[in-house]
Amino acid sequence: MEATELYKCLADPYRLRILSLLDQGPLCVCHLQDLLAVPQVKMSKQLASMKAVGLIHAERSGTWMIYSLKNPAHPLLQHNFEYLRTSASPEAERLRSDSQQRAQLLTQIEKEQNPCPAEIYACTCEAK
Amino acid sequence: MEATELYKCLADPYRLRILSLLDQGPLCVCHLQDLLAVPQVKMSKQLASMKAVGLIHAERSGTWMIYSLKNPAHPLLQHNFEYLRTSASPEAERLRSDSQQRAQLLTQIEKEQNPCPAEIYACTCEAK
DNA sequence: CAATCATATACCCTTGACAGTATATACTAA
DNA sequence: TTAGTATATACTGTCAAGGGTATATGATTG
Repeated sequence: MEATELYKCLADPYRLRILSLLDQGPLCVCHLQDLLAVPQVKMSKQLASMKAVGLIHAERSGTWMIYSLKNPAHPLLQHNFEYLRTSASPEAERLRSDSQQRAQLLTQIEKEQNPCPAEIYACTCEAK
Repeated sequence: MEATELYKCLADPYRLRILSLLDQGPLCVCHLQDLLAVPQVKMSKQLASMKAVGLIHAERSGTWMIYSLKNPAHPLLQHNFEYLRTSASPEAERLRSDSQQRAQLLTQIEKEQNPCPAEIYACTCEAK
């Protein structure tokens, strides 16, 4: 993929946050929805657009879709996250805060043996 | 400036090329026009948009406007150029080719003591 | 002053990105 | 099969980005 396409993805705050989250590990759509607090249709479309340019990858698991960065991740993307993680900008702060929320989510999921914890997030998922 | 704004600038091939050229030194509008082969109005508008977000800086010199990267350059921008300079992508190739053309232009200017060499480029500039 | 040059801006138009609503699809469970 | 759940897509409307043409501005020269 071309650098220009990658920059277009990074140029939207939501896509930047999504990519940053996926850079730390796969997530299903409903978790991304909750972490970023966006409606389902918006999340689905953002993900579709990034999948279309080959930046991310989707895998079905039952009724859930698990999204992850395409492997290997684009080096230019890695380069940018390396910088953003150490940056003091408000945007970088938010990426770090997203990252913390993601960690909390993962421990909750593990604790509850529940792939989609309705109790913690507003999402209406139910245990499989 | 926010990272998002920077990425928006990078997300257009022409702006990317402009920034890459300016990263190597200041240039006047007519030289940029010729190096990228774009009409004057387009170049002027692209430059205005990047000036509006504080990425670049303009300085008048007679009838010419000399554009340069704002000093100090945004570290995120530097990071990206560092990567792009070593990348093998078609876009990176073009940045390198732009860079060579710029070098040729500069030696010509020096040789001819002419700040805007009409002979080499299609531009209608005249010697001051 | 008038003429010319380099550059910027105003205006109009087209295109594409994005949001929201509704509906479709793919899967699971009863 | 029917119902329900997670996700995707179709459709529509709005808005901003970008291109082109014409014109304005600011500086220089004669």
